[in-house]
Amino acid sequence: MTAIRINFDKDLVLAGHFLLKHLEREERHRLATAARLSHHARGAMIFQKGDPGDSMMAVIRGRVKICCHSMDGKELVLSIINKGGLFGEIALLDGEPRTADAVALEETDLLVLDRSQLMPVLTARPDLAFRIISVLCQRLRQTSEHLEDTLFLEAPSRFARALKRLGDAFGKPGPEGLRLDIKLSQQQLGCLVGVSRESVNKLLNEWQRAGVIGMDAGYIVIRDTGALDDIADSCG
Amino acid sequence: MTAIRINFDKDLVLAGHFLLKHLEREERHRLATAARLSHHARGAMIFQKGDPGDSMMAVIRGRVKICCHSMDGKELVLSIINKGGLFGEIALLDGEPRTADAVALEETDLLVLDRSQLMPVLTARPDLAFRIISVLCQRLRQTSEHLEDTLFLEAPSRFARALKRLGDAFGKPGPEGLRLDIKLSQQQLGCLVGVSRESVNKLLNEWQRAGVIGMDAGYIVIRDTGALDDIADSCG
DNA sequence: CGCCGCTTGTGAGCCGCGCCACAGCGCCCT
DNA sequence: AGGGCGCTGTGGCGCGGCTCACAAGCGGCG
Repeated sequence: MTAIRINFDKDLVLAGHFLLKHLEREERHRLATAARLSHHARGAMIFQKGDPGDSMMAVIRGRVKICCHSMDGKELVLSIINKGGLFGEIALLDGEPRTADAVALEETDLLVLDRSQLMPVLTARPDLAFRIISVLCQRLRQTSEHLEDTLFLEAPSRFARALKRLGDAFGKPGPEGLRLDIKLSQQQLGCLVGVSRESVNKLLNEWQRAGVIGMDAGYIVIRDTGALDDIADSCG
Repeated sequence: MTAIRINFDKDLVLAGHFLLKHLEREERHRLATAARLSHHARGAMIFQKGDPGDSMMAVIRGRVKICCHSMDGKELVLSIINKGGLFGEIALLDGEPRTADAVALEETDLLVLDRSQLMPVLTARPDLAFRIISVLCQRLRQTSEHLEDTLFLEAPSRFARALKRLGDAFGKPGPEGLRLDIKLSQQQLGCLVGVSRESVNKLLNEWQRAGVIGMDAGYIVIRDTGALDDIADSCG
């Protein structure tokens, strides 16, 4: 009973995913039955840098942060994966160890696809390979941009850009601006940009006083997109 | 006459390239005849960030730097491509504009493969697609690592790591250590790491006095690999 | 030959921002 | 209620490294 129910769900989930929606019903079903579900509590570690990795995950509920740590304990958040998003492809594709940690930010359900299941489909269907290639290209562009920002810009611009990115990914239009529908501590925000918690705090308050952003029940609201753009582009 | 000669060369070049050496003789020949050669003088710009890009290049002579510039004129060198190396794949694969500049560091010959030529081969040969995927994965790992280094480490460690990477890519074993067979100004070295020219100068001289590195006719020689490792890993 | 542009070498000053210290505050657990 | 813990809000100190300024070597070229 539950098995059938779960399989049904898995089919649906795969069909809704941009990577797999173009597969034949047949192939997708085979993947769906082979894929396993896994659940993770808020804060749980899904995998860790250095682990052997031969699977990738699609988020069906919750959110996952991809991060890594320096030798002296600092954290860098590389990206935050929303429901519908995909992560862990790299280790799956090249068979090397994972390059970063994955941590559930909330109560999270994942669909796990193993290398051994995916590879045959991948060779049989060149269009799927292209899709994967374009995902990788996008990641690469994203990471390069992150690197450029880090080297070229100062803290305020970097942080403003991060807010804009968060707006794109998590923004819900609200009465007073774009509301970021995700709860992140100032600490986490800092890790996303490579800036200390204290600096985040100061910038946040400064911008709030200036009316660029606002707070609504603990969520950030972007009020003045133009001003934020100005800060982001103020080459300093 | 020359046409035949050149075609012969192109066949050879493609056969020597890891990406293409596994293709059928037939297919490779088709690519070889379709590919065009292009020559660039030292310092010439091959393509520029923002250009529409529907080709990728293999270096058959010389060296190419991939770099980008900040709004206030600073430069970041993302990587240096040796003879035998490949660049420009990303724009070719996803059809988006180029994300960085490519500049010939020396007198350089390139083999240019157009999207329209490569794509049919790519769909026909899944193993080629896999090869490309693994190139992309490698680039991604490399860029992430660069980002981590930038955010987590201070100038000396970062620079030491850059020297090690240069050693891997351009090192020739010599009588007194690993000689970096490439001529880069301190300015360029700085751009490779995201550090000012002056800082590079000071570190270089300091390490030279300490016997960690040496100079030989303007080329850097790594004398004490262990010491360099220590600096690279000294978490500060 | 002399000039110019590019590179190297070095010191002084300055500034952004990380780190520390501490205070107030909500929340959960006992 | 009480106590502990994680988050926020702020001020001050210190330091790494960027900027600036300048001197000196070194081809290349008219």
